[in-house]
Amino acid sequence: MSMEGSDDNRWQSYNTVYTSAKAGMEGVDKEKVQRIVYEMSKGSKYFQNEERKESFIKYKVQNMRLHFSNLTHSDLSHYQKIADKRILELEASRDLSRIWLHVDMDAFYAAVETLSNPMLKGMPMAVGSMSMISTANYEARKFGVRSAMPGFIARKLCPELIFVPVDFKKYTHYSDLTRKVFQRYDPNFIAGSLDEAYLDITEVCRERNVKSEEIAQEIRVGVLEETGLTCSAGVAPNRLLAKVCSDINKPNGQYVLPNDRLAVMTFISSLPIRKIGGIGKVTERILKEVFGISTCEQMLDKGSYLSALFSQSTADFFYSVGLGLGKTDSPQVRFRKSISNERTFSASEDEALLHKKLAELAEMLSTDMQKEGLHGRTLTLKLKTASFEVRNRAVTLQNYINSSDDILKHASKLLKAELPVSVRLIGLRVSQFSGQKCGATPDPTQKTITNFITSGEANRKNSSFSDVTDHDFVTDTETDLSLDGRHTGQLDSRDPFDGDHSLDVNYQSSTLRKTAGAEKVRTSDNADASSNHSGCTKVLGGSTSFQGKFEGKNVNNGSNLLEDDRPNSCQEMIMLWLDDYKCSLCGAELPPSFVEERLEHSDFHFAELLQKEESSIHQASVPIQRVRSTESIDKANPRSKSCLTRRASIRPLIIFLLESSQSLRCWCSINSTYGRYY
DNA sequence: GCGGATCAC
DNA sequence: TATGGTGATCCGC
Repeated sequence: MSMEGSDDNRWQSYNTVYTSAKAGMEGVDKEKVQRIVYEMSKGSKYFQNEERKESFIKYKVQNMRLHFSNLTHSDLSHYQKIADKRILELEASRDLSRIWLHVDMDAFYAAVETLSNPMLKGMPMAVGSMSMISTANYEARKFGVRSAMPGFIARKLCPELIFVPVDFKKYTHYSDLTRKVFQRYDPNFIAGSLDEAYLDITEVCRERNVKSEEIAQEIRVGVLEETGLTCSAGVAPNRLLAKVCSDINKPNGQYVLPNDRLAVMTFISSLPIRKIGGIGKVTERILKEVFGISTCEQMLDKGSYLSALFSQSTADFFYSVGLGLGKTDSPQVRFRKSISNERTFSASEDEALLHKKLAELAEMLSTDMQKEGLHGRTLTLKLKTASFEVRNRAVTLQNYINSSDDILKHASKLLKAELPVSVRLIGLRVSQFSGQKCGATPDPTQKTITNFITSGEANRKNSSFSDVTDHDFVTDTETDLSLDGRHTGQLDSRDPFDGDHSLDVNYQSSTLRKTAGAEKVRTSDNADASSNHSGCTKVLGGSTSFQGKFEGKNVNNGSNLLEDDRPNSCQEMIMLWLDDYKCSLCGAELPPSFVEERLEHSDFHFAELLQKEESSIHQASVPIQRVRSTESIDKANPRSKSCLTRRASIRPLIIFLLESSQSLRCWCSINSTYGRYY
């Protein structure tokens, strides 16, 4: 398995989102698209950042694989029981009493533009700019052009491509027209973005005694008559499935999934997980590469592994996907939780210029807030550096603010602390609004059976309400407050099928930390690497010897490890980064710049070794035990001044591993804790 | 409360 | 030449 391809096939590993399946792109030569995207991108700052992110995802996958393969039979039977129980409970919550319809306009922006300029009909066209495309029509999609793709690449794919600038006023107008139609069928319909909506058509079907299929047809005809635009519809027992269904016969088509359990299970069984809202590029990769999961059905097959490696809420989400469950309630109220604006410009480190940009943003934000009468007390500054790294810096104030002066005053402080820095984007966000009491009691009538059944500890959250109705949130931006999935606010977050279930693995500590401190660490690491011409970089000096494991003998006597201050065991660990890139022990790939991640990786092997030693010494099984906190363990073992000077908190981990079980989950939770301590 | 990451459109 | 903007959520600090 070669780690790096030659220049000829490097493009294969440049994973962009542009090649994932989308309606109208079935006949596209994906390979050609990917090659061109790679050629146009390679060497750029953006590309380098993508590579950095890619390496990190690779690392995460490798790390999870390690955890995966370390699960013992006893672990697995334990987690299998948990999984079985949860799946049964979720199955019991299945609600087949509602009929949901999801409407999705076909290539909305592009269709509207064609409506106002019929000359465009039949020609490949994209709405957007050379920097970014919002929507492409179906003629353009044949060339591989699609939304979120920069225009200059799209033009390479399709030299004839016509560009039309975005015009949100126009789209909002047409969106309003469609919503008048939706209103007739469900006055409480849920408006997603400008071009999407969910309708509960249960009552209409019942009152008029017609099939959902006919209602869907009627709505689509109504939209066409009202706007001249086509749309697609999906009908299913819940919103999650309805959304999937609206994509099936796109464009200008519809698909009905009956309210029947067997039909749902059959439908879901072969469905690729990427079709599910909330499972994006990264989650798809992890599930595929770590667990071999690519269809929804496999979520249930691998239940024990999912329980072992993910948080309960995330595992629940995965199970619900496997069961074809989704939300069926109609939330009546929503409220905004934050308001923001951000602008991209040519990268600069000119302090005066940056301050000017900041002042403009503060002015705009203040205007927006005053329009809605909002006052907030948390201000977040967002920076994207010239190398595309994103930083957020926040401050929470005593008072609620919304004047541009107040915003600018505090934003300036946040910015000053980051200087000097070359940035290409500045953003400002205000949250924690006044008049929105956190912890308000939710409306009990909103509590669905699912909520009731699953409102266990892990799902309990504060809910807050405002008296803003759905439609008050329609703005003239591209994305309204979406009600789809994660965007439903806290009301829905009590539902386990909701929320952002992306990658909240238990050891999420392995995150990129690009703080000033980390930069310094990296600098010194680079210095080390440059002084080492062998092509290998040794890591984790100042840790316990790791050599024994690979020579088939124990390094330490596990039983006296606790008592031993081990002043002499601080030998350099024999772990190499082959070609300064690949772990010599497990093959995990991690570039030199990932200083902290490398250290953490080394620690993992270290702990793994201890674990193995321990299990060979103490064969007896020990009950699984949760660690309360590193602090409590520290207190329990005040004397252990180990030589692990790099981070003091690895000690509790070792103690824990020696004292208790080989429970992977416990190890994960500690790993995520100590990983942050430096 | 803060910061990073992920996701959707 | 050149890779967006807005909003939300989760998790572990």
